[in-house]
Amino acid sequence: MSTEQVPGRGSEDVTGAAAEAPGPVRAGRTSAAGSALEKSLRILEAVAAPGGPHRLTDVMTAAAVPKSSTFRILAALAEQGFVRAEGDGRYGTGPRLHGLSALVRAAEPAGVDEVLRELRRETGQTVHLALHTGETITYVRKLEADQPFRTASRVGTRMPLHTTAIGKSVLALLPPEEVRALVASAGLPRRTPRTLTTAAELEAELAAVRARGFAVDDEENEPSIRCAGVAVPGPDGRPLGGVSVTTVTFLVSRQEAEGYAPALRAAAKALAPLL
Amino acid sequence: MSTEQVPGRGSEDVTGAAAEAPGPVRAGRTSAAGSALEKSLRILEAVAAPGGPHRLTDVMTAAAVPKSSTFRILAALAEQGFVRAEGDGRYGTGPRLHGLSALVRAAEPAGVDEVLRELRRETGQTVHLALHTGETITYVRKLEADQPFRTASRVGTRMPLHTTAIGKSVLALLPPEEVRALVASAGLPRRTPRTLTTAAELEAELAAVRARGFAVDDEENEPSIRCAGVAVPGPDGRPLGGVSVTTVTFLVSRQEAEGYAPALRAAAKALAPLL
DNA sequence: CGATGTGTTCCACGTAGTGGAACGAGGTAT
DNA sequence: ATACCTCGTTCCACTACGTGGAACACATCG
Repeated sequence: MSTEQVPGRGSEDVTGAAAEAPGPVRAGRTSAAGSALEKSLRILEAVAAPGGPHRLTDVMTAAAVPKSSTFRILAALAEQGFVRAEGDGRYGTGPRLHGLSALVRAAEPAGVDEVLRELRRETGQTVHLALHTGETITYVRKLEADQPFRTASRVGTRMPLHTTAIGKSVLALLPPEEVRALVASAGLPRRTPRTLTTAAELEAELAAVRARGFAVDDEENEPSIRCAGVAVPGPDGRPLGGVSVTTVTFLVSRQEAEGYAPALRAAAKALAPLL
Repeated sequence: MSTEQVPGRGSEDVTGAAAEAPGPVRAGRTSAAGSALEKSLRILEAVAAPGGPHRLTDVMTAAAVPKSSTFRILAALAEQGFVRAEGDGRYGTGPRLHGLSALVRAAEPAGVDEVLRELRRETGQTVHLALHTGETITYVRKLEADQPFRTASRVGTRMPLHTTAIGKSVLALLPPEEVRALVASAGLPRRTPRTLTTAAELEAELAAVRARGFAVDDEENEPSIRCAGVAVPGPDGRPLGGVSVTTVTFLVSRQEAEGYAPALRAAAKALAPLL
């Protein structure tokens, strides 16, 4: 292993697109994970990832793209103005990406923050809105609780589906075969001692979620953090994402957290037509 | 010409990437305008453009990409979750794009709004921040004046370089050869009776801009709208974008508008290390 | 009911992207 | 100083991938 190439699986990176098959591409992939576009987009996301300008190697591991390809694509993206090549070998977000971001922001449905503010008012807790993005959810909005308790989450970061309240509420609305496919490709990596790591546990949990109409993450994603979440369905019934209330275990009991369910359901219902 | 293909030049679309040569690609292009990535990115921008979900044809014209290619790329982007294919043939921004946008937003330097707010406080007028994005500038931030006078501009929209105060202040900092190249490829389309439409006029104007250190758009972009703008240079001296103060002609004289120059220069100077 | 528009599918062609390997610079431990 | 990393960058032969013109199906309109 002289010249390092793309690593099999990147340590404990949340982003990890974890290729399941080690060898060359299996024949009939559901959606071959290797077109130029897909690589470029993953790289774009990796560049925009939290934590300042990133080095080539980091981008390459995060995006799971071979080094030379990463380099070439980064150069192309830089030429297009979507990433900025700093003097040293680091890359940051480019002006055209900021422009696109502004564009997207402007296109975002109004009234969303309204609903989230109301939810925070009712609960007094930190409130999250996340979207379902493939094998992960992506936090797109966060309203901090009045209490100065830091919650580590940041807007823009991605989290697994099976460890978060929003993720589980999303999974609960997905057809079982799709859940199985997701589990097969992303696995059920452990994040805390309480993370559900077997398909059986997860299935039982999802049934429970469906039964009571909301999901609870009881220190399954982050120690000392307990969340309650409800999915937001799109017009076709498929879950687009979800809202959640985040609490610290030593301040809010599980019962109290579950008490937020009505407010969460109301928020999700209000958000459905907006998303 | 039965089945319509990509149009030579798209009416009066601001986006227009206007291919100069009508025939097949000229041999030695400075930076060939046709890689898969570039097309995809243009399409992505077109989809995110203001005005709800767009139809395939609109996207294809805005991005200047052949119809079948547009369709294929849109399908790919949709599969990746970057665009959402509505039931009918329309396409909107997808969840993963919103996630990316949130990511970019989070990565955006803090303190920018601070500076812009101060500029608005000093001038009492609508304030814009735009980034230089190729043949256009893209508004990324806008602070409305206290006065309830609607200015049509929207965050995310693009404007020509030669008709706007920010655009001209950017051009003034660009090497002359680059200005000539931009003029050659984008032209100098007229937007109002006062728009500068000849290379000679523009060059003289840019010299004046350089002399006095700020640019003025005197109803050259929009009737009844007068702006003053200053470029924000990057670490290498190249202009990244600019700030401007927007006024209505019947309330603010040209002299008054020019009086905002010191505040604008201060804002630009403060923004330079942040962008 | 033809005419014009749309979104979608097909396919032969060749360009444009691919990724393994080698290179050289900078850094850090030996 | 020397050996050994790891990083960013360049090169190149192979072929997969994207290409865009044309044909198709379905609307809407006059």
